[in-house]
Amino acid sequence: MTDLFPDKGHDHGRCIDSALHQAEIVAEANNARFTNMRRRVFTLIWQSHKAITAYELLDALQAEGVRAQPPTVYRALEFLVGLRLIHRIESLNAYFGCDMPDCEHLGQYFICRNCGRVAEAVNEDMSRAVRTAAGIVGFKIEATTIEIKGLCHDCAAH
Amino acid sequence: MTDLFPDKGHDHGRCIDSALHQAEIVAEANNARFTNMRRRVFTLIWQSHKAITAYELLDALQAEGVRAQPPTVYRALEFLVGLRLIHRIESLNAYFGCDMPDCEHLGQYFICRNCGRVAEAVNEDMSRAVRTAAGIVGFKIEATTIEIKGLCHDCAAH
DNA sequence: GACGAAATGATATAATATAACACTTCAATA
DNA sequence: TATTGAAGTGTTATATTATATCATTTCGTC
Ligand SMILES: [Zn+2]
Ligand SMILES: [Zn+2]
Ligand SMILES: [Zn+2]
Ligand SMILES: [Zn+2]
Repeated sequence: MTDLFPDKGHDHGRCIDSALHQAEIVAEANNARFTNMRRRVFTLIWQSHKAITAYELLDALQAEGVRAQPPTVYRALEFLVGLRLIHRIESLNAYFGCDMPDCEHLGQYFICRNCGRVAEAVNEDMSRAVRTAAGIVGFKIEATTIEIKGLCHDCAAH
Repeated sequence: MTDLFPDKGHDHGRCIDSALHQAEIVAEANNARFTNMRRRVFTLIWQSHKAITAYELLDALQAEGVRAQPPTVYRALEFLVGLRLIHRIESLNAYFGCDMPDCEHLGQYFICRNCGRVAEAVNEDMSRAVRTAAGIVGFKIEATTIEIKGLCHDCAAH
């Protein structure tokens, strides 16, 4: 069993640093401006491995003393989702940081209802099954949402 | 190629009748009351194979002369979702009628962005891939959302 | 430094969803 | 059949999520 979710005692500072570093690269590659506001929102999202809502981000910004309004947050989110630096969990109306923004991947998200963490899987069997099922019924796929809710290994153990 | 989506010229009255009939049976089996309001909402949802939002339902009810408020609609929706007579599309905040409420199935929805129709697939490969992926990472699944957006066969042809 | 495009600020409002309490309906049963 | 208690619905208010619009600022290019 390999746990998708990061170890309890892991050095999360490294997660954040790495995510910021990768984000810079992706933005650069896309000729997109990784502005201050966008970086702030991105960093807030990466404060944990949980999904966070737009208004939680707004509160966090305001707590930092930034005078932000909803559109500011939603714009940053739109930008970050566009570059696939973050993903949106439709069933939670919330966002979390992608830890492999460079690799093209079909999003498959495991969401723990207990600890709130979200982990992303890249599973070729699942991707293939979706493509095959679509092929059989002549459906032209444009986007796929796969959200799996339950208990992560840690939380299931307790 | 077998099209998941109903034929353009199909007799939709039969879809509605059949859905109502099955709903009666499911409600009965669950000792649940398929009240007038619930039947009305259910019937409205089944007016088409598209997904419909809570407020569209509310408007439709009001157009029928029913003095309904949001809670009324949301309660009916909660009831119907609970019995799996309808499903919610998270990425659309909308609902559509299940055409096999009797069989236990993992929801896998194909959503056409052009015609708006939703069709449900029951694909064992997909289900198995999800279960396997979860098993590998020690995740205990409680609910799964699979929403595939794109163009249905008919719409892709034009 | 002037210019135009992109980003952000600011205000208002739309769209989606639920809380709380009053009233009604309905089936069980005393 | 009258009582009663749970389930369902009505009603009002409000919470949560998201976007439209226009003004202002920032920033790279010329
Ligand atoms: Zn971490
Ligand atoms: Zn957990
Ligand atoms: Zn039909
Ligand atoms: Zn279509």
